Amino acid sequence: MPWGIRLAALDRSLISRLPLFQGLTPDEQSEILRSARSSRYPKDSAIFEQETEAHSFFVLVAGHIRVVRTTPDGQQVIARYISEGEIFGVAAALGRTTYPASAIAAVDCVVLAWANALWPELTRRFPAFGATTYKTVGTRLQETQTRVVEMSTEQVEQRVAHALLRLANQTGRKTASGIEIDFPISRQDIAEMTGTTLHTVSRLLSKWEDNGIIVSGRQKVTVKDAHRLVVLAENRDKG
Amino acid sequence: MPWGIRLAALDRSLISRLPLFQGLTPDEQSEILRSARSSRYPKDSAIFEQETEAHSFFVLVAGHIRVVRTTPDGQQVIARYISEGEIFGVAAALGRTTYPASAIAAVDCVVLAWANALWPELTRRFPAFGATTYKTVGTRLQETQTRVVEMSTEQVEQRVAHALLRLANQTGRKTASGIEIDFPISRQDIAEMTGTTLHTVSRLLSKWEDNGIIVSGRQKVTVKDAHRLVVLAENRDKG
DNA sequence: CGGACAATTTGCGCTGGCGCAAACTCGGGA
DNA sequence: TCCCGAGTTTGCGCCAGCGCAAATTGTCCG
Repeated sequence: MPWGIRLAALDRSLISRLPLFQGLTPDEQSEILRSARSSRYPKDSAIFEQETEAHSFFVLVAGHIRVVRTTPDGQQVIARYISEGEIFGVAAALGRTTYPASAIAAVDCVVLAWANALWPELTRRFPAFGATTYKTVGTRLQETQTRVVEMSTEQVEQRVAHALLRLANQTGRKTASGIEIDFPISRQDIAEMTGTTLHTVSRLLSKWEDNGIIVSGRQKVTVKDAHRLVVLAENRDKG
Repeated sequence: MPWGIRLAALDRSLISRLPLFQGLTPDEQSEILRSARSSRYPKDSAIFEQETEAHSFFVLVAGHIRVVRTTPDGQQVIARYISEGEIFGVAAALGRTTYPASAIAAVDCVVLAWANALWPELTRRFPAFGATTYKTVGTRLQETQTRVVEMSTEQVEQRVAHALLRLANQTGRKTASGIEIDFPISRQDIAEMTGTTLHTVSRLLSKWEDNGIIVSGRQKVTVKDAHRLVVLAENRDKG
């Protein structure tokens, strides 16, 4: 449950730097913001749940969100992570009435939400807003297809290496010892991103740590030698 | 290569029955059609190729199209099949400048094409056209994610069963002996849809044929007992 | 500061499905 | 009609990665 609060005065600076709102004038940004509702979600709470009626779409202002699909028999697959500034839960824009997955706060999050009913008007009045959203959707479709290709053609080791590299690129934070993934991520999470088991992920990370490619701890991974990880990821065993 | 022909008079009846053009008046349909170019593509020819500049988007008027992604080392994965009436190659609508996959005619095809430059105007003047397209995109994103989930959680046998059921539902033709997939599809094709090898697919189909669940021939599969195939597809081994 | 739980590591045995190879068969073109 | 090549079938051996189980290590909370 969010400890939902309608912030007294949403600051335009919250969103003005986001790609989604580029190409809009300050006045337009303020206006869009006025129709938004802001909420905080504590770590591990759900912003929305799979199969439930889609009432809103969202922008992540701060934090990290895990998008999870659960199978009828309870197995979970992580569809993607949402980073700061991204739009998500855009079921409305794609003509769906329910959310196809759940969105879970990986850390405490701040989120803006708009009622789906506002979507048509927003896109009509601010075409750039719709175009950017659809561009994001296009990117996600392509990324998802890339994942299908990886799962079809790569070994587990390559898939896990690819996943780590992607996380490091998208959400990595430079530290003294390397690029650290800046939200808590477990072996189980990585397994659910790559279609393997936490045991296999653990074995791989242990090996890589021995080789000095990464350092890792409890729910934490730091990539020390991205280059060697790339080599592993692209290893052409099965040509 | 298409033996491209600009048909003298495109008949509105070509498209009036398609969901994509529902909600448009006959006049509007005719007008949209006027800005289209029609081409025929013989079996196995490419409508467009992966990574090439996206110049147009398309509607399949007749035939079946295979959408294929090829990896740097030459392995192929079938992203989906396009059936009559579907829109495809909508890179423009999603802000991409190149096609993320190749589209290959699985049989002789008839295709309508519009220059990407027309997209903004078409969606502006015919909002229902854009909405339907984005709904299709949403469906495909969800289907692709479902495929990721299947590849993460199911055994090969279940995945192949699911793939056959999907093909039977989407493009099946009722015959005396069952539901026949009405375009040529090889064991290799099925393998590329499910992330396995043609050998494994062949073994599974042989077994199913022995069990009377399907009958199959060269580039041909007919589902005789869909119900038992569903049981195989949903088999909860790993619960 | 101590307990309890969650996350991680690691060993061991097994097997689903792949790689390789060879035989076979259908269908279409000369 | 015959031949050729693409598509298919099937046997065999192997191994990547899983399932199971148990030990170990952090971390948070009282």
